[in-house]
Amino acid sequence: MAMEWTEETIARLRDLWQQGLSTAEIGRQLSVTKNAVVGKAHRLGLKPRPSPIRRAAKAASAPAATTAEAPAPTPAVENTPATPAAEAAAAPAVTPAAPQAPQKAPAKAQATPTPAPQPKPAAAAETAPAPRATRATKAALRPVSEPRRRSSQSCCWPLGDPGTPGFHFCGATPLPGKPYCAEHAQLAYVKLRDRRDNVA
DNA sequence: CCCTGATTCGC
DNA sequence: GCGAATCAGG
Repeated sequence: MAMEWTEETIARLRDLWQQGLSTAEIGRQLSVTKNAVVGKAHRLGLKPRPSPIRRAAKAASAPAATTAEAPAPTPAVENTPATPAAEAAAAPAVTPAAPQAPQKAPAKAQATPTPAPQPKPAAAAETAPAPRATRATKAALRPVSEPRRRSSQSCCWPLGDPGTPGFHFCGATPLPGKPYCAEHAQLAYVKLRDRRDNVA
């Protein structure tokens, strides 16, 4: 079954994407593969993010070599070096915790009330053998400002198990620029390196 | 080898 | 429309 990209799901995708999380990261939190994330992101039209590669131009030689072609005099050589959310974005000081069972699970309790004040969240967080997320610890980005793209008019924090009849979204009024309400935003933006397969 | 995202193509 | 497979760069 193809992933059901609901408005809420898309809102989450957009939010996390905009936060600068990697596709794999978003995928984990959304319980999809990075491919799904990047694929959907493309179709959604978002995706102005730093690309590590530039994929060789396919040899699809235009059958009809229209003379009125090549309007681009090759201004910039390649990718834009000025990507604000590039490196820093690789590991936001706060990463949305996987919204597993906010009500059931007592959360991680590590939730920091203050969003991203510390440049070095790592160090002490190296207790448990993190399955992954190595580089994810280094950077500490800036507090994302400029809230644009209204998410939805309702908090899209998932409650219950996705796919089950009881599953629903919070529905409360979200914070400006966020897909979650104030309460769930606190749960969502937990410190770092937590979550993974907590969604189960 | 790990990571990253991009594109292609069968479904 | 979806996403695995594949590609490509760091």
